[in-house]
Amino acid sequence: MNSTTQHVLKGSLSVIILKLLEDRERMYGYEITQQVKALTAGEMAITEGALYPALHKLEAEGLLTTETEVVDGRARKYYSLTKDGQQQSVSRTSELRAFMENLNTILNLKPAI
Amino acid sequence: MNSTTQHVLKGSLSVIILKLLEDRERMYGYEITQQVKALTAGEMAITEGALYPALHKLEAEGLLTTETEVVDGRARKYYSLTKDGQQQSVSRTSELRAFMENLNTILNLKPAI
DNA sequence: ATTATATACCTCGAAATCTTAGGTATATAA
DNA sequence: TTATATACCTAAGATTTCGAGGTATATAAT
Repeated sequence: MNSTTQHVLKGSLSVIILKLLEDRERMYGYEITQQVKALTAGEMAITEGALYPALHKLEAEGLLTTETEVVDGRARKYYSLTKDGQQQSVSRTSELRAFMENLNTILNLKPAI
Repeated sequence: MNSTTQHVLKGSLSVIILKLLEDRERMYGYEITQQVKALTAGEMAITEGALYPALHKLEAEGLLTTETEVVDGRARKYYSLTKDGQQQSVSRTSELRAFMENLNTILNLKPAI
């Protein structure tokens, strides 16, 4: 275990997935883990034990669809947003943003001393 | 259930508590719930079912100490930071800030279309 | 040849956290 | 006398995440 932020805050993982797919349109699981690492300079890591169940849940909720392809002899399962998924990506992102603003209000408190 | 952000992201509740106590020095549980509502214009609500176990855990970890007083005929349990609690407040706050910056990087992605 | 690393998927048990729903009790306003 | 506000608490259940494991192929290193 290194000093990086190894955990993902509850509720934010699904938003991260939805948002990445809004940006990229089509990604597979392993790619998502690498992309998050790349975007955060290695500071954030999504574990596969969290990612795959989350992907399956989003698919079961009808927010994602999948297409499986074989590339270089290995199977890849590509995920993309459904119509519902696109809407949810927008609304959940703005909810998370609102939450973070409120959290920031608290984190920016200065002791009155 | 209204439209407010009713949930608190995992891992952030303890930081919120520590940070509030850094600001206020001495608070009791009920006061914390009211203060969070006030600071976030009612958008964030900490449920007592989450708060009290979190307070007890922080106390067990040695980050908080308590003093019980009776005010207006009702018992109040005041919490304040220990030395360890002050250090943890600083380090956990900066960790959470770093996490939020990384999260923002992802949320601010613009589709390349 | 073989071992390690990177790629790519997955599941499952344990740990942690939060929600929902209760419980107890006092003071005050309707 | 009933409701609301204050003030503490627990416990069951759901959800989420972590950690550890499993399978398999391609490639680079030894």
